[in-house]
Amino acid sequence: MTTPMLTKNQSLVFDVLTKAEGPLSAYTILDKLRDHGFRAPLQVYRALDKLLEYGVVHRLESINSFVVCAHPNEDCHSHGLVAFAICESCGQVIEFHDHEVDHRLMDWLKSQKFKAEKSTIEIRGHCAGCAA
Amino acid sequence: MTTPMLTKNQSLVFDVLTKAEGPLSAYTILDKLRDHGFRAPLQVYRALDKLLEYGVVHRLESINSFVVCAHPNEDCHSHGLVAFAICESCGQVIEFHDHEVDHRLMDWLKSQKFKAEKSTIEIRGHCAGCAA
DNA sequence: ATCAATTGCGTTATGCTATAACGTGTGCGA
DNA sequence: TCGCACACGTTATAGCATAACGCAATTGAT
Repeated sequence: MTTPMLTKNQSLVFDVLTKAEGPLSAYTILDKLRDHGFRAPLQVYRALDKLLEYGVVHRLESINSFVVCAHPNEDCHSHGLVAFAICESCGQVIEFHDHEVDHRLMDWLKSQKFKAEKSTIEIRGHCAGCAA
Repeated sequence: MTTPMLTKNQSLVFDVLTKAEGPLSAYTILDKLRDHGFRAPLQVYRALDKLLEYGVVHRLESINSFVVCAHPNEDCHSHGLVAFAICESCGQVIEFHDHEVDHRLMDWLKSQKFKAEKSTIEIRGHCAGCAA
């Protein structure tokens, strides 16, 4: 999917996420955008839906938050499964991809005749800096 | 971890989940237990916390639901990462484990000096029966 | 040109998910 | 018997997400 021009709201949400150090919840984004006229959660969620669809933002299911894709120039929908390591101390997220894991999971799913559509791989723990 | 005797509430919640065809949300469990005296969400969540701790129940982050472990006689905490295939049509869940995926992810995390604590691997899509 | 369909937007209201904070009772070991 | 840990019950609240309405702008086919 090629990313179309972002609308005003989409840009605002995307900018907030880009400037953030780590993942943000929808309501945190909302608060950061009140000065720009945002009043309701739906304004955020609608923008996020599109950004997710375009593949420029990821949703972290285990912490109900959103983060910009770490591979700005590629299409995240194309490079298979995405995995995240989420630090529970500092909140930082490391995004990575592994074709082996990818294949292995896909093979298994195929053996079960399961048609995969969306995937979530999230590891929570402590990053190098925080584990000390 | 060996699973201690379950308390009354824990048993009730566990039974409901065991009899269910698929994953249930905490509030669905609550509704099913109103006849048994349950009145508040906390009664469910507290029981679930323990059942999760004992490893006899899994939490599905991507659908905010809970399901009994598919391997009643083993200790789910011991056989590494757990992955789930969740059918978005019928709601059924297939639980599986793969040491290769396991190792691969762990190696990567190790290379990043990331200390993993909890993991979530969930694939949503359509099962063999529903994909038709 | 016009009409219909689509898309984005704003607002209000609501529903679902999860936990905080308080108090009670019970069992058990020091 | 005192203190502690644990399960439990209740009320209240916090946090996450969407339904349903209406309006405006855009597009594109007739």
